Amino acid sequence: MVRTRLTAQERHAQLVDAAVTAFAQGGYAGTTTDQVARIAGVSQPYVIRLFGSKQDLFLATVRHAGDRVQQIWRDAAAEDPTLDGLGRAYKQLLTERDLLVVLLHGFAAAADPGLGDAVRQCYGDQFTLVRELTGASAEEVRDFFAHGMLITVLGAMRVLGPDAVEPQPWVTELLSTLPSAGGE
Amino acid sequence: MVRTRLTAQERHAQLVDAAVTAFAQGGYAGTTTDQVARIAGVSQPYVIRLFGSKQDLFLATVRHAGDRVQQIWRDAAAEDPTLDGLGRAYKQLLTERDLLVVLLHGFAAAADPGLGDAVRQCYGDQFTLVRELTGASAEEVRDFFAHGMLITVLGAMRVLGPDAVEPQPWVTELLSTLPSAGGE
DNA sequence: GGAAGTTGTTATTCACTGATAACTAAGCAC
DNA sequence: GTGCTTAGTTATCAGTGAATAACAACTTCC
Repeated sequence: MVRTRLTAQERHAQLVDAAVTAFAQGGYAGTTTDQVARIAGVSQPYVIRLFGSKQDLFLATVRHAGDRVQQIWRDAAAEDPTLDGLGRAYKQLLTERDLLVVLLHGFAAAADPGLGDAVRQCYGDQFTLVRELTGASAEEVRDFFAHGMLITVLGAMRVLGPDAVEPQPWVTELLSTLPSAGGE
Repeated sequence: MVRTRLTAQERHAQLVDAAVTAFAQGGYAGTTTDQVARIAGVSQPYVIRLFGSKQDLFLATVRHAGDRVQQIWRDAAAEDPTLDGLGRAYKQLLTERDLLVVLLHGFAAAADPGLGDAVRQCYGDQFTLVRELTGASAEEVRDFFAHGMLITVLGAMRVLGPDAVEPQPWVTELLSTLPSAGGE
């Protein structure tokens, strides 16, 4: 018979994945720990036991998403350490749109005292990493992050990425300027 | 004696202002109708009676913020109908940071079926208006909105605008490339 | 000055949600 | 196989929050 139990570590990782999906949809306050538990096929109290609190679960989720983006950039930089190279890698991340959107929800929730510091540090780490990897100027990196934020928000609005809604005229016009941004 | 009651219209407007403040802090799901009511000095059930539901209140709030941004741009375009002109006006909007942040919370909440369409239309209207006012190319307008989104998110993260937190090194470096973005 | 419409309130409900406690069962050591 | 540790459950609670209902008080109009 197949193993029915996971180690706490495996379950931890699985729950963070489930949390990415859930929080990307509803944001921090708009998502229940029970929704996360159901996705992972586990009871709600167990989620709390493993992470301590909903806030800790969310923080772990945001950190996971941030780490993953950094990893993507490091990999991309190994082949092409330019902003263009990292930018292409970032756009491909739209296929895992939830990862980006969960970060956005973290930024949006930064007014919460318990989340703000962690979220700001996450973004700061990204900024610093991109500067290190590419050696680009502050202006160039600013433009890079500005476009990244636009892509992320468009993803959150269901205008880009998987399960995007029927595009309005302004969307097609805007997307025509974003080569390779199409999700499908 | 001073007038103690307001007309429904006046109260409506006052509540939308209160809702901008409240929703900018906690987002859609993270803000209670009671918080909005308290800011306006009114009872919670009355808020529901005037707006029908929390969702309708939020939609009215997002629309108000969107209208105000459009108005700012129209005014700016009357003097300088270029992207630079509108951009300066937008950055000055950081003094009313809540207005921008509430829009961001709307975008982030677009996955909610009851909010998505309205929110996407709000952003589409902004896009269309800027194209009309400036006659700029799609690429230029894309860059304009990308930077606007970065400013907005930095405001939401309490890195820009009023009551910004003590800046980290990466923040000062990033802000040095955003002239006149300082809130004070 | 009283009837009518409008602006508001208090009381209450009902569903939901994060968290705790107490218990159960699987796996592993020996 | 027995006992300990670890992975998980069900039951439950206390607080919250949107929404409804019923009522109160100000304004206005004649």
